Amino acid sequence: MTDINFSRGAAHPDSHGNAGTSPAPREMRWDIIELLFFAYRDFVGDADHELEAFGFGRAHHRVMHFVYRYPGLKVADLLDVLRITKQSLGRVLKQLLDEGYIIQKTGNNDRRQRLLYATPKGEALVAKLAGLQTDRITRALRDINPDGVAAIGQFLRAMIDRDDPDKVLEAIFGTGSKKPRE
Amino acid sequence: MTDINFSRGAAHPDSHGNAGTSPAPREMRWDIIELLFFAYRDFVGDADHELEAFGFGRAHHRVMHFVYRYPGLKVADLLDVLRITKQSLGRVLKQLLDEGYIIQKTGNNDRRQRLLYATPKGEALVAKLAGLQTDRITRALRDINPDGVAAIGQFLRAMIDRDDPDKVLEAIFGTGSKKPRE
DNA sequence: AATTTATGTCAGTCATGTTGACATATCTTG
DNA sequence: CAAGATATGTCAACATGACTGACATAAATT
Repeated sequence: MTDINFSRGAAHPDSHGNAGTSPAPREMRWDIIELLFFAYRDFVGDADHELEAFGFGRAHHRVMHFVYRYPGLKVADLLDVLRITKQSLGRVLKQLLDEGYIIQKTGNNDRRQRLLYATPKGEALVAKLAGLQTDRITRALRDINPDGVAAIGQFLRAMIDRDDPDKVLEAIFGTGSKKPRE
Repeated sequence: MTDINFSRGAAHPDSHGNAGTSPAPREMRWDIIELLFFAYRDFVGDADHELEAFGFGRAHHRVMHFVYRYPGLKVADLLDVLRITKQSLGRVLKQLLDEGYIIQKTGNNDRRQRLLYATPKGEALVAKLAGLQTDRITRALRDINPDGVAAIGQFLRAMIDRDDPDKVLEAIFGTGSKKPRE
């Protein structure tokens, strides 16, 4: 067994040798910063593992997820949500179309648009991955009372940038530009 | 302005056409799943933006962060925490050493070990990035009472895998196998 | 002395992001 | 209607940060 070079209390002391010109000691939320790192790592890890079996990566998951959740999403909307370039999106989207996880329909009003929909095959994949993540979330919320759960939702919402919200965010909050009213 | 193809209520209805043989409709935590996605995206986005100025990426940030926070971390520990290969770590670590953000010291007991420490330059970088993230967290927690904040911590902790915890996780929780004591 | 461990490094590959340029179909506007 | 703007797709080149596999060195352990 390797020796333990830092024990329970060995994290870097916050107030250092702050002698003289330093720009004032800040109170950092190291706890939340690190918890978010580990929590998110394990949260997406659930899906990552399963995706390997399909020969897909995280990028495919994100596309499938939002297409399933917001049927009729346009390519442009997806680009806003994922914040990647159309070339990046194009690659994974093409695979998902070719392999029958997503279908495109031409827009009714605007025939240039390609509206995206999950096929049953795609829905099954999203459901499987969301099931794993839901299991983890349900487990994590098990011993937390309704007020606590509400606080968690409020916190996560407040962590999100509200300037220039994309269509999905507008759906999650209640149609942009208004101030968040919790 | 492009037309809105899904409005506030247009998210995929959970109970589909569940006629017959489907494997039972699950209650999915779409809310938390999506909030985690957006919250984490914007949370790391703060640092990403700043890192560009240094010519560094997220990988550098993660290394710097944990080296600063847990001084004397061994290379092997870092590999456990980040869950990447030593080849991947080697690349970014080499840059951080070459550019004077991190220094190595030979282990006292075991002279094969390279114990890692942040230099003042490294500490400044970590502090800058943690400051941005702390700002966001503080803002998000502003209107949440102490019980709510406790619930958020409990939730994030419970989201993390506790089997095979690395040394940093042992420090965050209270040395493996025991239950977390808030 | 032999083996294991901790670390470093070379070489090649893959996934996913980026820019820039350009093509096509379709809608909008003067 | 002709001209321009918009939505999408695609080609090519490149960067980052993962990966595997192989191998080298120094130091500890057996």
